[in-house]
Amino acid sequence: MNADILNIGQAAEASGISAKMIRHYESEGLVPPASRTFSGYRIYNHRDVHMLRFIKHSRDLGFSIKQIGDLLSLWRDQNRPSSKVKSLATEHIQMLDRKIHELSAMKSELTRLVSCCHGDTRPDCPILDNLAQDN
Amino acid sequence: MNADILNIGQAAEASGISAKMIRHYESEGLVPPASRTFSGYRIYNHRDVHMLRFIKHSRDLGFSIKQIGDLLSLWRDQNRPSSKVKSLATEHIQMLDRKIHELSAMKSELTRLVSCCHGDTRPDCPILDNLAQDN
DNA sequence: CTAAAGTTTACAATCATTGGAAGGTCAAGG
DNA sequence: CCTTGACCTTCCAATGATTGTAAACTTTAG
Repeated sequence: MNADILNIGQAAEASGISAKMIRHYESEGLVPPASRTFSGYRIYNHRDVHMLRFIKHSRDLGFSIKQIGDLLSLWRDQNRPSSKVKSLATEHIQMLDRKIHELSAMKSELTRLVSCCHGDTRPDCPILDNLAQDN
Repeated sequence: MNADILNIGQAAEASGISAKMIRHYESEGLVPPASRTFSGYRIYNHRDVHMLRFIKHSRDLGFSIKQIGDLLSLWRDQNRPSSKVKSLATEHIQMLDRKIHELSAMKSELTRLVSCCHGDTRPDCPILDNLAQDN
């Protein structure tokens, strides 16, 4: 009926965030407490869903809950300096970069080891030898 | 004195794994229960430390505790086929690869957004606009 | 009226690691 | 002998994001 009055399941569907997580974000204070029906069901409107989608998109970019809290504040603040948003995002890029480099280092060492291993029925294995190495 | 009888702090120092984690690994069954002094202190020998270093090196390559359990079993099994080690490692490489691609996708989208943002005192911000976008 | 599906809360599990508290032990030095 | 500090012991809790479960209630459709 009224497309602007949703329960938590519909809000979850519309935002891409599970009902479970919507409740969790509320309990953590990331989103304000939803209003309730007489019987206690949470209800959401178009604006709420819009905020949830903002959160979803931010999560998809790897921002932490705390960072998303900051992003939401900036989003709401009509007088924000865009420099604050930019520096927050830049910091996050650096964190992503650190992680990418960590994982890439693991991958390349492991790839090297794997390429040395025959991978047959015999027990000799350069991978295990390397792991067991005292270096 | 006897360099082959270490308490947990010395074993931690020698292996690079914190005392806290050594106890944790023992309680999880990753490493067998350490023998104890009369007063209850855990004691470790050269072989134990060697195993701990194996674990440390495996963790540094990003293997999960469960995977390390499997690697330890293979390490101990003199009749292992090296193919088992290789496939375990290969699976892990694929997982690393997935994560790297995920993070890289985040990074490149975010980098694009950041490059669009003036980052000055004005509130206009393509980063927030994108996050708030309904797409 | 009833059954199914959705909602509520609260608590637990995941994964690896760290922190803290409360108490026991060991070595060095006065 | 006694104290001090540095170690060790166990147990419980927190981190971060998410999922699962259980018991009880509400809504919806037949």
